[in-house]
Amino acid sequence: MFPKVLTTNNPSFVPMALSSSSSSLASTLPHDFNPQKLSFLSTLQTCKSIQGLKQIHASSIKTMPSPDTQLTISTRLSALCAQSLPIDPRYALPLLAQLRTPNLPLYNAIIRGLATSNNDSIEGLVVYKQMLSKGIVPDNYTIPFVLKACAESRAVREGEEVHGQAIKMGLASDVYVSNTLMRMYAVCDVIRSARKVFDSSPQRDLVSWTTMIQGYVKMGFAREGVGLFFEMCGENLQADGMTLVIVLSACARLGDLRLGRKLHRYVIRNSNVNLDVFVGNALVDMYLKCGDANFARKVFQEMPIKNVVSWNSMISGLAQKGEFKESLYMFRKMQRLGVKPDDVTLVAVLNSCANLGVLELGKWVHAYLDRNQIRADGFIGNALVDMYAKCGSIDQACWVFQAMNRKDVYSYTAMIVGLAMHGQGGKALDLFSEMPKMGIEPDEVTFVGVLTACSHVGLVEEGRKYFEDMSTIYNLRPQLEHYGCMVDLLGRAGLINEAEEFIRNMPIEPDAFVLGALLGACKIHGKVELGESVMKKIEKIEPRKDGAYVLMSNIYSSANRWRDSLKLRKAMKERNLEKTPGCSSIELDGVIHEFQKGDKSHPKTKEIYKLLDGSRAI
DNA sequence: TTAGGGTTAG
Repeated sequence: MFPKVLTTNNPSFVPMALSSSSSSLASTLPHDFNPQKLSFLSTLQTCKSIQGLKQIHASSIKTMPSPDTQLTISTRLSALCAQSLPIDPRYALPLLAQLRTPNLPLYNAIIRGLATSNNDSIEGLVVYKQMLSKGIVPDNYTIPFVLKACAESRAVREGEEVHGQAIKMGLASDVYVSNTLMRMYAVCDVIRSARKVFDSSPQRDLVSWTTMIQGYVKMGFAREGVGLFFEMCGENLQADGMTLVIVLSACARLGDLRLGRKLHRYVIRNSNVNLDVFVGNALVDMYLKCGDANFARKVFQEMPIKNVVSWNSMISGLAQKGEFKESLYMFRKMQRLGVKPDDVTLVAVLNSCANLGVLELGKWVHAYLDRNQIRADGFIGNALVDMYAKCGSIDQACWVFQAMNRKDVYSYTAMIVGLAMHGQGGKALDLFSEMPKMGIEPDEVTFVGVLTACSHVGLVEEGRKYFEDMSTIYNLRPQLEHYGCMVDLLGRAGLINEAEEFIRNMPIEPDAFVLGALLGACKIHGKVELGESVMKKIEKIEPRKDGAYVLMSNIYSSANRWRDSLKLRKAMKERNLEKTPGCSSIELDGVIHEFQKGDKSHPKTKEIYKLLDGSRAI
């Protein structure tokens, strides 16, 4: 049942001190230390540091090899180890092998040390198993440590076994045990079991409620988490900052501003909640996700202490709201104040750069990564690929993508969509065919890229097949975007009737984008009457869709129906439907300047022209 | 010697 990763006689666990020469350690021994004297044991008793004891231990192995003396030393050492938590299991484990009598505190200390280590948590279970095999009975300290090890290593089956043992030993009613049980189940995504433990706990404290609430929120049941919070309030239990951070994050997920304001009032009124940097960050994040960027700014400005997460919440929150310029402005401010950005900051900044087309700042982030020896991998690598692709540097995007060690579905998708947008459909499809070999499953967005690639290259049959494969092979339900891509694919290829038929057979109502794709096909192939009927449908669904009016007016003018074209433009004006102007932005001296098509009003226009060498129109 | 916290891409 328990994985055999570690054994106490594993040579890798021989303590450093034991393999070192005793002469090099002699200088740090107590000055009156003489292992040959009878006072040796009393020296040992008065030695308070593990380091000193380790040295005595190492020295005594050579000078006093008597088993009894060794045992005395080991016992004393183990007691000290158990007192200084967490301990290095690599040193403490061999001691266990030397002890004649079982030592529960030392086992507890070792299991805790392993459970809290990043890579060795599963070994905590192995040591626990060894402990049981030696007939040592765990106590109310052991079980939480073992359960923590289970949670960290996602070992739910082992956790269930420990649960059973805790019940048998009468430890399951201990509030620490039940709380760690809940956490173990919640971390392992077994929310029902967590709830069962919660419901059956004879004693529930704030940690019990908070753990259960967090379990719900992490599993995506934010509403249930919030519900439990109010249930807790109903039992007259006062929440603290930790609880509020979790409930605020649930509220952010729900995007419920009313609830968010209610929670903010709770924070202000409740003396139990300390408005520290954690609660402040959670409030900023909540306000942004609930759509009140101004209040988020206010909370942010009033925070007496901010950390990098506070800045990240603002920068990424604004970017998620589509306020990319504001997001970059925040980043500039953060830099001016000398706050060091982290991965999260840079991902958000790259995202804003990608959406604004600000290549220069994007390049700066890339150079920053190089300067700080941060590998462009994972989240950062994906954001960099996306930024380069969206800013028109598809070759740079490919270069970053190729250099990445850890590629996932997001990396492939960013690259496929980028290539498709740049008219390199063939390369995009080649990359898609590479995904199964790399063991990476495509998702819905990958297929948007794949279908766009087919559409741009005119691969009708391939496009049809990929569309079919979505549901038959990959178990993905096509969304409106995919239907839009298919209509575009068929329409561009001149298969207008089939495109119409395709729309008629859609299992979901077509939106303005799907119909817009058909309208685009009418423009390419000069289908005026069909265009008119499609336009009528679009007007019904989205009466203010300016792009469709412009397209229809162009269909008229292409067919030399100038009067109709002008009539439509006039109707647009009457309805106050101005065509959304083309827009570009440029960074100059660290400031993002946005220009609309034909706009020469910006005071920096002349400078920009000079910068662009007059070769590109703004 | 024991349990619960925020920000991350198409």
